[in-house]
Amino acid sequence: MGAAVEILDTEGLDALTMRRLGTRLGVAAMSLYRHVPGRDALLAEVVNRIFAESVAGRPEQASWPEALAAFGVSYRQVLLAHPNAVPLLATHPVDVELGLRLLTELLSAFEAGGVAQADALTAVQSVGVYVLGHALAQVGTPPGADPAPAAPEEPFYDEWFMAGLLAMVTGFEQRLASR
Amino acid sequence: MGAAVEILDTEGLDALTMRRLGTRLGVAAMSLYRHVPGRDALLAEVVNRIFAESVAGRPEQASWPEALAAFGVSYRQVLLAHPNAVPLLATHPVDVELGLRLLTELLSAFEAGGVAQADALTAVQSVGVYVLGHALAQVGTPPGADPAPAAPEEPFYDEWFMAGLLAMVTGFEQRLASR
DNA sequence: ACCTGAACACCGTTCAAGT
DNA sequence: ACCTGAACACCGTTCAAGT
Repeated sequence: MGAAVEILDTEGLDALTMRRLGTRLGVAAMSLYRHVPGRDALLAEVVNRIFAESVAGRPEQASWPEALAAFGVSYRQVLLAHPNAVPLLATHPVDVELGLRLLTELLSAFEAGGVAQADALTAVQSVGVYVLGHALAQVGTPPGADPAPAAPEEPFYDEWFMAGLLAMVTGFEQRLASR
Repeated sequence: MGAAVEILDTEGLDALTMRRLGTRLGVAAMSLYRHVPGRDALLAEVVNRIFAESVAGRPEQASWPEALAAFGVSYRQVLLAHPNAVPLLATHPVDVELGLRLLTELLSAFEAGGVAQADALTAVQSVGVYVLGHALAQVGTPPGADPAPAAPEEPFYDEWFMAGLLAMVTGFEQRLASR
């Protein structure tokens, strides 16, 4: 399954095809159907695998607003490390069970701060969809345009990202503090 | 071009194909290439057309935080009215010129409130990507699942959406008020 | 049991040919 | 000038056949 992520990162989403993955693994394309029900299931696995990177080994000693912002930042880092995967994350939702399991630590920071679990989930999910939406805006080029990434815009996106993230975290902090 | 939106809304994104659009218009698929350079250009036009609905005829007499929240709400309404278009909006960025033109009125509300244009753009774009990300989460089902929309979850998404939106607007309000 | 070639029903797009 | 049929190079997936 790592081979799928490799093709995605190096050759793009369109190249991640059953036939191509098959030849990469030295096997006929149809043999893949023994291990996975179809292409969409394969893409779903890729999505889950990449999302899992977002929460791998983060230090978790902070107030919930700090932890929430840190989650946003590290989630974004993973997305920008796999630009070709961003449209995939947008299209194939992360498995709910897996997501909750991975975010346990983060949610416990809210609990320690006396925030109700429903409110905590709302805040975390809001940051999650903001991060994904922002990554789409940064990475997304009309499919077919030449792949010159043009890094000069990077600081613009970085500043924009932090402004929106901090606005959202500040807003939740204020609203959840008033009980 | 309205025919493309029609197919998208009623039959889904996968059905919006050159050949199918051609037969819908009573013409050979290849004749479409006289009017549009290719499929991606067609999808880009669909995206712009749908995004334009988001700002059609909104009343614009309010403080910028109110106007910003109103934009988020109406943008979301349009996305939910075209669920099959949401993945498209995520993948094909709205034309920048068009977007700025459509948002002129909203941006002027910030100007009237004494907010610098760069800060205004950041706030508007942040809300925009949040709305899109949220719509993706609500509409997105693993492609291939049965299309039973299951409306019972709707209030959950509505509440989540408003909580995140208001947090963000509140956050910007607070940060931009301190000059 | 596991793998696979050929086949089916599609795609977007090109291009030479028709009116 | 405008349209189009056939063709090219692909897809995901099925299925009967091979070992």
